[in-house]
Amino acid sequence: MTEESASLNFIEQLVADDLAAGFPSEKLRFRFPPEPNGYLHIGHAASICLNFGLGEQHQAPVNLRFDDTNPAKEEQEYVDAIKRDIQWLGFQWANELYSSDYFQQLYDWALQLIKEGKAYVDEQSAEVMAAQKGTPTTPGVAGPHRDRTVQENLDLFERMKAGEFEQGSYVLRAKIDMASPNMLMRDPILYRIVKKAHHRTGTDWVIYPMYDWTHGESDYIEQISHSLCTLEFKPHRELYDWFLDQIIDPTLLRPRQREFARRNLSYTVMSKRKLLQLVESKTVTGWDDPRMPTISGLRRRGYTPESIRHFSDLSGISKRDSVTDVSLLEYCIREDLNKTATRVMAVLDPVKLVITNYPAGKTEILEAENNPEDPNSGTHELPFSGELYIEREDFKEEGGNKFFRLSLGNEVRLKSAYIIKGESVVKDTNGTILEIHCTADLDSKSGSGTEASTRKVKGTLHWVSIPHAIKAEVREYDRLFLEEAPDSHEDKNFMEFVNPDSLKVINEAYLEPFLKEASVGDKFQFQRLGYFTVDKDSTADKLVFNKTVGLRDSWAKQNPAPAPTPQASQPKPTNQGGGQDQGQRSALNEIQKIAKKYTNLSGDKLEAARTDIARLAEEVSYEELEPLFQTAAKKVGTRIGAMITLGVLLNKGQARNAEIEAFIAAGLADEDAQLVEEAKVVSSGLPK
RNA sequence: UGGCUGAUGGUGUAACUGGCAACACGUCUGAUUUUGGUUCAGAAGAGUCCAGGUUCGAGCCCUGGUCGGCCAACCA
Repeated sequence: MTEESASLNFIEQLVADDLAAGFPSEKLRFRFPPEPNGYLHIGHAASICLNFGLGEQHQAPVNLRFDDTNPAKEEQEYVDAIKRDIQWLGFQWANELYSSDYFQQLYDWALQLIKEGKAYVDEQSAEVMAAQKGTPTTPGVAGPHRDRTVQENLDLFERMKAGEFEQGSYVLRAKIDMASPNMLMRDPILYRIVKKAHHRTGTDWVIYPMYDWTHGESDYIEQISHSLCTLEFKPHRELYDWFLDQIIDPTLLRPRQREFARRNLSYTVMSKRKLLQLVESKTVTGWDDPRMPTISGLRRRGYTPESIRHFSDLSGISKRDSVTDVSLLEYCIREDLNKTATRVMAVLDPVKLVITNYPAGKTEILEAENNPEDPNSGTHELPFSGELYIEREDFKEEGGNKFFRLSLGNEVRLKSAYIIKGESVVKDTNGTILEIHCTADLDSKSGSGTEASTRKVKGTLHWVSIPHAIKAEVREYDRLFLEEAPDSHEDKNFMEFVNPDSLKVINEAYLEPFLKEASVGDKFQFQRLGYFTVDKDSTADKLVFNKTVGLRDSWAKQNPAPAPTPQASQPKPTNQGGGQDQGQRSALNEIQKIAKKYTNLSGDKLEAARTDIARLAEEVSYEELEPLFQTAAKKVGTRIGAMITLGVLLNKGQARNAEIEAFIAAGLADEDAQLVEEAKVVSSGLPK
């Protein structure tokens, strides 16, 4: 994406600043460092687009480095999936690297640390060490092995490496500062013993380096100029720098870590641990289930790389926690597919339509536009007959004048075909409609050029010719969670919010025969319904389609479905995940907020504001209010709010005192008419 | 009783060294339309968490608060 964005995000700005300060652009180098313990998700896309985007902007190399220091969790399958996803997004890495490539170097540096008295072997239990570490508010204390001799440390570490000790029995720790306010500096672990084969180094090693010891040094080895990571690593920066200080050659480039906020999406979860739980609990069918926010899931759902990159672009990069609304993602895929997807017709919930004046047994081939947005997209053949399926919800016996579809006595256009008029219905004993009978204006054929063919009718319906239709399975998806931020509730597990109806399977949908040759990944717009893509579960004799996203539907908005899905959520009760909402703001705080703009209001809004303040004032105590009496004279709104609140308190029996009298007096003497009025009300002691 | 960090319409981001708070999504009108899609025209919605200060002028600077996030894995 080479959008010459008017303003750079703060990371891009930082790189630009470095360049401006004299950093040589040929030394710019970035990296994307996933741990191969799960699939990439839409949150990772932010980091991928950031790093690779920076690489593209500055013609700088971007390495793909697998952070594979924990054989207990990492697997080759994930390595393969990650590479596939990055390439699919359209990025090319300069080098495919692995932290495990650096195990020997890391080991050598560890030896150096030991010799310099900066690392020691500890064999206490994890619990004991944790206890010695203290808490964020209390300093830690030294363990009994902290001052072992270099010789002893060397010997023990050597034996750890040789496999003499059991898994978990010994660790190597850096000797930094057990009293540091930063917990990470309290003698962090460098190496632990893990007796499990590594996906690349096999059984060569039984000691594995920890993240902190590995990451910065790997950046240094690769001469990464800007090491970008998410906010939760901010406290690690001090350690990152400490480790670098121990081994750095000042003639080489020193990597710098910078942090940005991770991206959350509404109505889903975004941590590999939680996604793994969805997979393992069989809540979804796998990492690439179309309901998953993984890159693989989105791809299978029908998203395009362009749409995801555009989404990343629009979402931006910042330093605050946020939850991006899925509607932005949906906008991005609609925008892309609108321009590129071939238009076809499919009926998902069929009802039979018979055209009584169309010759029995006759068939004709019509011409259907492939994409009205693209004049060069051409047309395809579309068979028509006297017996069709239309969507059940496209017919009502009595439509009313806001119903632009088929009803008795009314005309609609059959897309790319004829104008028809509803005549009668055939029902079963339960009243269910079995057939709709109608007549066609046989002169109105689409594109025929006749006067009748250009007549305007109020609606257009999609349809499929029964004798020509092919059957297919269609899978419709809804959001996976019912809550906007499912993992932000302290008292509830995110699994409690799983949407039980996130998948709806239509076993027999009817499609126009043009679709017969569609292959996996092909994308179509089923006219008036949405965008659909061919799923990999399709077989030679049965197509399976995934619904990517529906078309925008202003009709549905006016007609709330009988069982509404949690679509466009109106009220937002809580929003802890975003860190946006200020939680339960105090009543006084609320008053201040309203009062601040009080003088800008008039009419109904002014009345409403006054009422709100008076209502909120019921919950305010005098002790809370008094400080507001000091409000600067020019902040009239706040003083009016305080005055109204004071009036409520006085009516509730608050005794007058010197401060109150002074505040009222000041109000009466003010030049703002509204304030004077409120002050008069209060001073008279009568409620307004 | 700690350290780090953040706060701008419903949502996500902008606002170069202080200078009329902008863009996108979403929402609502209207027009066009053989998709209740697209496109086009327009509207509503924040005075920038609160208070004090500096300044001719503060979302940006200073002080003090409030509220949120992260930090005590032999995970990354």
